[in-house]
Amino acid sequence: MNPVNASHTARERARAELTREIKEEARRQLAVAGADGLSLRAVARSLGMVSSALYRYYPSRDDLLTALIIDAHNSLGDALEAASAGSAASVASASASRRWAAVCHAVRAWALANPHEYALIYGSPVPGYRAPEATIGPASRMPFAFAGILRDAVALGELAAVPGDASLPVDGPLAKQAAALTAALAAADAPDAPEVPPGALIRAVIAWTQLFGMISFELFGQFVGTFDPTDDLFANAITQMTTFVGLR
Amino acid sequence: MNPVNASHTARERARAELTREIKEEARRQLAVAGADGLSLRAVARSLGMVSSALYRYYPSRDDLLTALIIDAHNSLGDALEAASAGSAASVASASASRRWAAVCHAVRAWALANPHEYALIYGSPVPGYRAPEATIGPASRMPFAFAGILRDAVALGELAAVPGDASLPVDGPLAKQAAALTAALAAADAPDAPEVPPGALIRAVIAWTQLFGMISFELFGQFVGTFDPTDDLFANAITQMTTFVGLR
DNA sequence: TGTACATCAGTGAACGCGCGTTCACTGATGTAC
DNA sequence: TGTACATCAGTGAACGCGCGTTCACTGATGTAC
Repeated sequence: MNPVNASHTARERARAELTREIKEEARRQLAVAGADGLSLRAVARSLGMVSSALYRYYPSRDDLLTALIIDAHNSLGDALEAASAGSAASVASASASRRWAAVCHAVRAWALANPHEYALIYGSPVPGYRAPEATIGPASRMPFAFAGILRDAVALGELAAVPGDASLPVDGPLAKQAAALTAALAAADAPDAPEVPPGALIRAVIAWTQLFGMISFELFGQFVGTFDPTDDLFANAITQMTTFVGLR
Repeated sequence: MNPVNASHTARERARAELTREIKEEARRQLAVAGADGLSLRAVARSLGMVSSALYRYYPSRDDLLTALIIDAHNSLGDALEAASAGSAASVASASASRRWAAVCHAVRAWALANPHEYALIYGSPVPGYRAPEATIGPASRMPFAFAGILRDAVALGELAAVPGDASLPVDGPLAKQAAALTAALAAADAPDAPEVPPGALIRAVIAWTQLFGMISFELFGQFVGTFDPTDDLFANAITQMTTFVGLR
């Protein structure tokens, strides 16, 4: 009834829809040409528009790319948060190790389902493109998904003290970096959460980079002809690395 | 004195030199524009030539790219073989763990010194470019450098039996893949070498993907603002993963 | 409810640019007698 | 050693293509009275 809402329903609704369609078409083109082959003209062509019309929706090619990057981070973030919460809910009070493994599998599943978006955010940087500030928040959702599990594990006593911790000099620069990072995490997220021991945090980073290294090798073709299919290798690696982190 | 040699000294020498200079200039341009921004015209311009002249040296843009890829693989291969042999020579009969760690550090050092070549061979694939057969040999030098250390470790009894091995079903598909891979390695390289146990091979693959995941995160900017500088993190991760593999 | 005006989406032409590749050519270098 | 011929490197113009972005415009949708 409100005329402002009516406007929202007609013109603004069409605008929202086209904005979405442009992104969708752009996403499709990522698959063909890669991130820096993304072309406004090609997107417009596929949509039956003239290229200059896109400037009503995105002020430049790079802004469209930024929108795709933010969407990709959020899509991954959604998937991981669902996996983390889902595994906690389905099994009554799931162990931290179960949640960690579930999130690892969710990263891989998302990457296999969205390989070009994965390459967009975790592949080699697009030359000449500088990610704006607005991507930082969405990009941090992935590491936070892992950090949250780690934090909960500490709170619930599900993080084993691992002998390797002794090998980390308490006052060494690495332990200080790790301590600063846990402090920053706590400040951003849960001020009264228990601190994750530096050694455990570092092992988590190792496990985390292992996961992404393995996914990149799979997607970018380094495993061709060896571990193909790669499902069993992933399952085994995720299990071993979860143990490595010290989760139980 | 031989006129054929004279020809080799004059025209063919100039040709060899220009072939090299073209590659060098192309490598420089990788840094600016990335792999699929590599432009024959830009290379020619920098060399003070006309673009069509490059066709005397490379039949197409993709052939130039292939040459760069092969060079990158060989450059890395050289560095790793030197690290593997060098660490064995410098310390009298260096342990397998020392050699493994040395090669890991060499991969990172090479990647930091040659970030664009690293991105070329381990970053997201160039859309529309299909690597020809000729790259397979040079590309396999890196995995072979790791595999050789593993093989030697088995021969010298420097590979610990790790409890994790028990978690690998002997007749499961993963163990079979691993067995096929060790057999292939042996066939290609050293027919009478002892077989690497499947469990150890898989742990090695995990450590190996961890290393590359970490390097990619460092080069592609995922660590910015956290573990910066990254030297200590690397040293710690390499030590822990060498232990993880079971080398001593 | 009806009309005058403002807003906005989309058009089409144009600017200026860069690209890979082909082709007929000139002139220098090398070869054979 | 000298000359006639063959080989090859590099030139410059051209073909046909695609790109991002700007700009004056038309016509439809929304707003205010």
